[in-house]
Amino acid sequence: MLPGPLSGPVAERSDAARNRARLLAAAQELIAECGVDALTMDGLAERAGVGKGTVFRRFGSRTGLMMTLLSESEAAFQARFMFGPPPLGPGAPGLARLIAFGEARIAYIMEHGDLVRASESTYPSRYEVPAALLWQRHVEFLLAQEGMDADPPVMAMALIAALEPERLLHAVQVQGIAPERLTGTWRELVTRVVGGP
Amino acid sequence: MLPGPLSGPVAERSDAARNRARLLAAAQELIAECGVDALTMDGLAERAGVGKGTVFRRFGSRTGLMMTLLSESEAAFQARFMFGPPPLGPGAPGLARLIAFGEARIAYIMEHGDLVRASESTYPSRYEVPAALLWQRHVEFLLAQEGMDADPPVMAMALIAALEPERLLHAVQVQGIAPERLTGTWRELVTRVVGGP
DNA sequence: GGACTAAACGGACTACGGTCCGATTAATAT
DNA sequence: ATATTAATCGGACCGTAGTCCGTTTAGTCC
Repeated sequence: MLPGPLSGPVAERSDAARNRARLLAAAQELIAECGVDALTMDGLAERAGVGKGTVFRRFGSRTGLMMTLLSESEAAFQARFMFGPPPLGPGAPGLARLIAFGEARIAYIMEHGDLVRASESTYPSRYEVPAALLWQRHVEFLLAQEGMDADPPVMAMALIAALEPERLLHAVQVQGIAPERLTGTWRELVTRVVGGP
Repeated sequence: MLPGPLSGPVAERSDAARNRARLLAAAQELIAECGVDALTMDGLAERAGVGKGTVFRRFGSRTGLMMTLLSESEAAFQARFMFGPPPLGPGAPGLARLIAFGEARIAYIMEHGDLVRASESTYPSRYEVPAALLWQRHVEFLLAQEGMDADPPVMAMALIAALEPERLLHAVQVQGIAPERLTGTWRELVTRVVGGP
């Protein structure tokens, strides 16, 4: 017994752990050198000195790799709006939390840039990843708390659409729009939606 | 002179016109038989009896092919909100036109389904295709007309995000949300945004 | 009709994400 | 130490979008 830290249903084999570490390190190096978009799965396997099959067993897909690279930041973000201090976390009014949620999300997207974009899965699973479902429920809950009368699920979907990484990054990186304008518009948007007639 | 209808800078060679017609017919057949997602460029070339290079010279990319298949419908949609009768076309108040625009767009997406999804180009050109720029300017104009005080460009972007085909089709096809709920939420959204504080 | 030219043709080729399966090896039991 | 087993490994393989370039051909001019 006790083959190591008794985490999860079964322990990870030592070679698997070694290769996972190698792959993550190689991925971060490649991204630092050439950017996220230039990272290919073949190139990663070669750089890490493992076979291509190993890369895909570990991460499932290119998207899965990117999600893994972001998983700690993503978990921290989730923790902040679920359990952290107000106004992002519980304790503040719904509107304030909605505003803070959008601001935090925009900051997160700007901070991680192309990596967030590359971590978006392709249709149709894009809207079914746990993180997306969590945001949906969170915004829906805050809308209901603010007395949103009509169709909170669909309204939450519409609001979250305004926070799509691809669109926001295009606005900032290509159109040259300052991130403050994005947060300002988000504040305006949710304020009018919850405070409207 | 007069090698045919003097349209455009230079006439199209007869074999080119013949192959384009063959390709479009074959594409529609394949889509009718197996669905949009099952259409491959190799399969299309074979079905049409032309080389693969010809397919790509004609349409540039798979996305370009899909856009071509939609071009007539798309042009009709644009004509309706730019020159057609109110409330979609000019003559109605800005808010009424905004509501009508979203309703028409949602109906268009539902009508053409997966074809719209497949006609979306990949980042970053997705937000730079002429149609997308036109919608952006249109919504921006209507917002300004309604006296939107703060940052119409970014607010227009946020509203248009709520009309993304991929998201709406997922809501309807996968989540089973009725299209009427989408149009109702759009109406609610834009009404509150332009009528807000 | 024949020569000329620019455009169109077509299929071999590349790049990349993702799959498969026989070979390998780490952990465990004896 | 050895046998056993189940997970892991690795690279050949596949499908598809997109590119390249030598060959063909439609249209034009004499």
